[in-house]
Amino acid sequence: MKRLLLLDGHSLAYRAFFALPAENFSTSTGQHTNAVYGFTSMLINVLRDTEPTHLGVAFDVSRQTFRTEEYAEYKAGRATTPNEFKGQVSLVKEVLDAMGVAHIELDGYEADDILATLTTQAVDQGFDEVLLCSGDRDALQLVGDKVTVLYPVKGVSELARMTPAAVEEKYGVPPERYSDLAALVGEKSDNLPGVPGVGPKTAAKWLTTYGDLTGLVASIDQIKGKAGESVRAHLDGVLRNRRLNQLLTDVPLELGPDDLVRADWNRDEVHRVFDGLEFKVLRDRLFATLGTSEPEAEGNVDVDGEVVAEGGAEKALASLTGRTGVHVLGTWARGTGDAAGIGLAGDDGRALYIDLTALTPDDEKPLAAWLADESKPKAMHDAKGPMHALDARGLTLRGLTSDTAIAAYIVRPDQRSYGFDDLLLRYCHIELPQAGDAASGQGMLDLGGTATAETDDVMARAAAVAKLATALDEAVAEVGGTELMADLEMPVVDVLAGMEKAGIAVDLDELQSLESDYDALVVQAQHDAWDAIGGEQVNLGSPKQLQTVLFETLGMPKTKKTKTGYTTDAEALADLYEKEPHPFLEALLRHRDSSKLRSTVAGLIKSVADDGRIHTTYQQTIAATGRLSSTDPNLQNIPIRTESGRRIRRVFVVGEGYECLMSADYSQIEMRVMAHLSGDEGLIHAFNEGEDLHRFVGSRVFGVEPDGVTPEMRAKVKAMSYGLAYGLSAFGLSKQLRISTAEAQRLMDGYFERFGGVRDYLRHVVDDARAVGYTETMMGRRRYLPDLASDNRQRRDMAERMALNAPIQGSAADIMKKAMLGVDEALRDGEYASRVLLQVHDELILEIAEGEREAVEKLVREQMGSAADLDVPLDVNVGTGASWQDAEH
DNA sequence: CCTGTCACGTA
DNA sequence: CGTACGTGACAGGA
Repeated sequence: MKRLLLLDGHSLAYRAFFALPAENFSTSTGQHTNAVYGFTSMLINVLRDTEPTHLGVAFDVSRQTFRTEEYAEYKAGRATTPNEFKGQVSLVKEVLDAMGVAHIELDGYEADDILATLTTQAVDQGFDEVLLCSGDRDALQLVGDKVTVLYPVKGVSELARMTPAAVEEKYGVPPERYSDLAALVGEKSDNLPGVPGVGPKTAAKWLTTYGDLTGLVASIDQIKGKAGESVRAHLDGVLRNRRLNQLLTDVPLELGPDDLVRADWNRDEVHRVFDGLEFKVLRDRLFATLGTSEPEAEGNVDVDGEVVAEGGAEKALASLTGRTGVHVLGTWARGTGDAAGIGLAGDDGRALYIDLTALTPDDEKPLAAWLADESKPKAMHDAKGPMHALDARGLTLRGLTSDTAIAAYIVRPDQRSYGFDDLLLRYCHIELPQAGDAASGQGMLDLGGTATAETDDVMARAAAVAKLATALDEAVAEVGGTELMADLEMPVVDVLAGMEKAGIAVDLDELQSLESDYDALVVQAQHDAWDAIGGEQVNLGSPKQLQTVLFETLGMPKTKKTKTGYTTDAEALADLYEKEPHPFLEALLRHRDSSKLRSTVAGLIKSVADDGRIHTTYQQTIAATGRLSSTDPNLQNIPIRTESGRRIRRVFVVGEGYECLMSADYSQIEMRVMAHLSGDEGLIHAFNEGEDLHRFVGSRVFGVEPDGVTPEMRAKVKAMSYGLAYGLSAFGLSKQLRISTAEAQRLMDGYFERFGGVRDYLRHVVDDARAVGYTETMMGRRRYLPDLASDNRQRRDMAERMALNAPIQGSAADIMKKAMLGVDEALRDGEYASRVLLQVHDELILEIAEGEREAVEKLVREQMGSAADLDVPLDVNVGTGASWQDAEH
């Protein structure tokens, strides 16, 4: 039995480089190893799964090949190889040398040509099987009875087995026609454009009809329709693509397939190389795969699982040691859920599974007590949802010292997604056993056999979350986030869970009547718009159709360009209306307004729960600055600016059994943060005197008495003050205020002259961020901004604006979170029935119980006002009323 | 059905 | 050529 495994080293390492974040894979000396790690991990897996007798890895040498000679644009436009990747290829080769794996490269040829040549030779020489592992789809043309391509589908852990049947199923053509298909469709990454308007489906249909590309060319005049015209116009390109995507099978190699027989590997060399790369777990996995009799002690991830029998909970819980990893089996959404089981794992690898659907009182009592015991430290991943599920079973969870999603967010707040399996691989270099396969090998969590069962999976996850939490504790400490985590983010989880569970009451009848009101306005506006253009029934919601009407039918002047044409946004339409007050524009703007409000209302109606309340979900790990976000529905963007929009706020009402809603919002919190951080004496003075900020700033900038500041002056200054916190330029200010750039520049100069502290602060904050690589909020929340060093000006400018804004927006977010904790705690301490329902960045909405209004107002003012110690006061406005709208005054 | 784009609501 | 979000509609590819 001869089985040859061939890998495209460059493409696989490159994939690994992007699949694994560089910052989590580097040695103590700073050498990045993510590409080496990912490639080696992939190699070990594929060796384990395929057990080849012969093995080789091909590399590209340079970009100069016969393909670039024929077509200079071949692979042009590719981003330059990142510096962090360069150098890792030679490390990959060191790994291969240590493992005794041959690697092959030849100037002027791509790795895939080498693979193609070896594959052809191996088949000719009677090999039983050839396996090609490549991230380049061109390799699919080689697939045959004895040749299978292993194509990485996502990340570094999953390979698709592309047999002839699989190729045909995916692309609709057999492997020998794949290159014809690719020539028609094009290959973006190689800069080979295909036929416009022709996708894989059309191409496959043609190739089936005409046999192959040659047949297609012979009958090319018979192809009907637009696609036919298109392919005739682009035939030269197609034929060129076909010449270029043909892999060479006659590369003059020094080694043949038989020379690739697996050689002995050098244990000492593996130790030396892997030591240098600081690969511990991977080394264990390698030794396990290569069949060593020497399993190394480190990286032991055995889990000893036990499904707790009836009546055994108390004793089992008592046996848990250290911080317990918790994983809940169940479902959750919109402030509620359902939990079926719970996995608990101590730090000694002992894990328990407790079925929650059939708990006897004898088990439930100790479990509930243990879960609620603050002194039993616990770790979970994304705990808020599971907490709802437990809550639905009457179980309260306390003592959470780590939520691994939040920990990862503190370490890198820009990621937006913190999947458990990814974090586990990144921070612990551990993989969970997948359903269906028993765990095996080092670096895999191993429950000793029945890894397919759901209970085992839950226990494995509980054990994994405990390990992950420990690894992340360290990572959090490295970014100085330990306190932020313990004192702010973790306690906030509880508060948010409470808010989500409570929800906010709405007047459903009123919502429905609003919907029909807005619907009538939409219909009327649509009618007026259609009338205004002679009855043509254009879809007013389609930017594309609007462009036709505005710029062709009506011949209006072109607006600002977008990627796909010209903008039809409200600002541009208003501009057009000034130049040309066409009734269509007026009706269109009305239609926009009304349909937006209608869909907002429709969304709210859909999300009213059975209890007559809307339960939003707060996301704590999304906004890179530290803010919360709200989804399903988003209650942080309910209209307020227009009267018709404010009607929507009237449907958010006080619930039964409560007296009123209370709104408490910070006044100008970001400006106050800026005053504090900059230490600017003028701004600090203004806030301390309790003056109208914009009037005060206006009087200084324009050199008049505060009473002499006109509304126009005040509006300009207000726009500028807020703009500064976002990195506004004179150009941007001029556009917003509809003044000349020169006048905008004079305004800004005047501002900075009077408020030099602000200017100095804004300058320093960017410089400092560039020097250390991150910005920091008042409570130590970091945001890393590598693009500050980018040589791309657009990216660098963007990063600079983020650096300007992140400490201001982020500090305000910190303060609000602190205030929420204070308010929540004070409400509990005072045993009030009133509760916090919503947070809208600088505003809290509370539901006030009968007779508690005055006391709660006092407590809210105290807690919000003292959430941070600034050089300026934190002013809080409080209002109450029967609806959100009424409370805001 | 999924994905990208546009548009627009909030702080 | 002003930050941070989420949602809905359309359009184009399947």
